[in-house]
Amino acid sequence: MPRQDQQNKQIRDERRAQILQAALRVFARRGMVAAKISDIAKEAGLSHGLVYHYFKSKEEIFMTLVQKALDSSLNVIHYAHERVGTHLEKLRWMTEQIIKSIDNGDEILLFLIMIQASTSDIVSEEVKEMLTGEHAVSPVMATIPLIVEGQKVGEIKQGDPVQLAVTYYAFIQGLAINRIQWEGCPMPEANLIMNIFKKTP
Amino acid sequence: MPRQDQQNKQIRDERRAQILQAALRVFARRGMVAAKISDIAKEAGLSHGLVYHYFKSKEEIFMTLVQKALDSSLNVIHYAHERVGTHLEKLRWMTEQIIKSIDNGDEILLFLIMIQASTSDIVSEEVKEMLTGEHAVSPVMATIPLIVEGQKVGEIKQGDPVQLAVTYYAFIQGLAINRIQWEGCPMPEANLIMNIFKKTP
DNA sequence: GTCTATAACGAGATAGAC
DNA sequence: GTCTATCTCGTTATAGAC
Repeated sequence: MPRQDQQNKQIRDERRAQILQAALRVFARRGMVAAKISDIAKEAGLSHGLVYHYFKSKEEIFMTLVQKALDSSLNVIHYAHERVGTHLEKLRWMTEQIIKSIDNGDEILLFLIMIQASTSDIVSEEVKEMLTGEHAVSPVMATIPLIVEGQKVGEIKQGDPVQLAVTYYAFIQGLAINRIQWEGCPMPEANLIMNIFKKTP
Repeated sequence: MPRQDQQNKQIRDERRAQILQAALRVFARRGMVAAKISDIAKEAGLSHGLVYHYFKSKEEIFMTLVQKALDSSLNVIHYAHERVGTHLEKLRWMTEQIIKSIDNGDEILLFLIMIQASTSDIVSEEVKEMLTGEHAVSPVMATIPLIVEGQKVGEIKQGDPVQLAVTYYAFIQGLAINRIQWEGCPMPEANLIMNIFKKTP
């Protein structure tokens, strides 16, 4: 690969990342429809037209971000599975990671993107497919094995594991929403959330 | 008041309610910006132009709904205060009511409106004022006295009451989101949520 | 009170210059 | 690779007929 091409590739990768970063901020706070390409361009510090050089459409940018958000949430579950310790400890570690990501920086915006994508009617069929399609894997589904295993060995209280997982993610998403509504609101300890899984005497 | 005028007033009240009901459905699922006046008109079964006969703008419709959502959430807290029983029982009753309203009908859509209004940048200053203005009362704030009283008499675990309230509403909002994402998802018992307030031995 | 027709405007997407 | 100018279309909001 000629030297010039490598430099070009680097520029292209940079610009793409730059646009995605800007789009994340704009989409998360304004929503897919209200977000204007010119908003994204301005946030990224480049021209309106250039955005279309790197992405086919606004929809494509949004889809890319939804994919990123989904990957990110599945990743932390994956790492939790691989940790050493009890199932409850794995879940606690995962919860701590999630709270951290809600608590600082732009990572929380990925939650908002996910919530928008999964509660809104306006998303394209492709996005819906990613979230609820035939071979789509949702965070809830990916977490269930961990819960079931924990129940088998008696670390986690009995009951429908699906309901436990749903409740857990309801909590997580609610925290992200709350954090946006009230920046600097006090975040609960991971332990408080873990009470969901513990036996009540 | 002449007979004719009374009939007219009734028609006007009906139409207004009809439009608001339709707007609630459309706004909740598409968002304030993506929702088209023609969508609302179609859902309400009347013409595009008539909507503007009853409301000055799309913004005004949205604002009216935000106010309704806010009133509704404060009302249930108010009733909880007035009930007989321990503070924990009041909170449990309130939680049951909220879960019921999330679980069926269009009431859940009011939660979505509130969440949209409070997480989005696109809402007008007037709406922001309603939610976070000088003499605005948020559900979190309205619930804190109940928690503080419960802590005084030892029914509720110690700790920052603001944090407890935030956590509680995070949970509630998360449940509403979850319910939209997955219609028919299993809803947790009110008791599960009450664990937030209970002392952990 | 209700409708249809239309004015006015803004935003997504493209073309083509540099 | 980057920008500005422009095309095009859909939507809000209004005007005026019934």
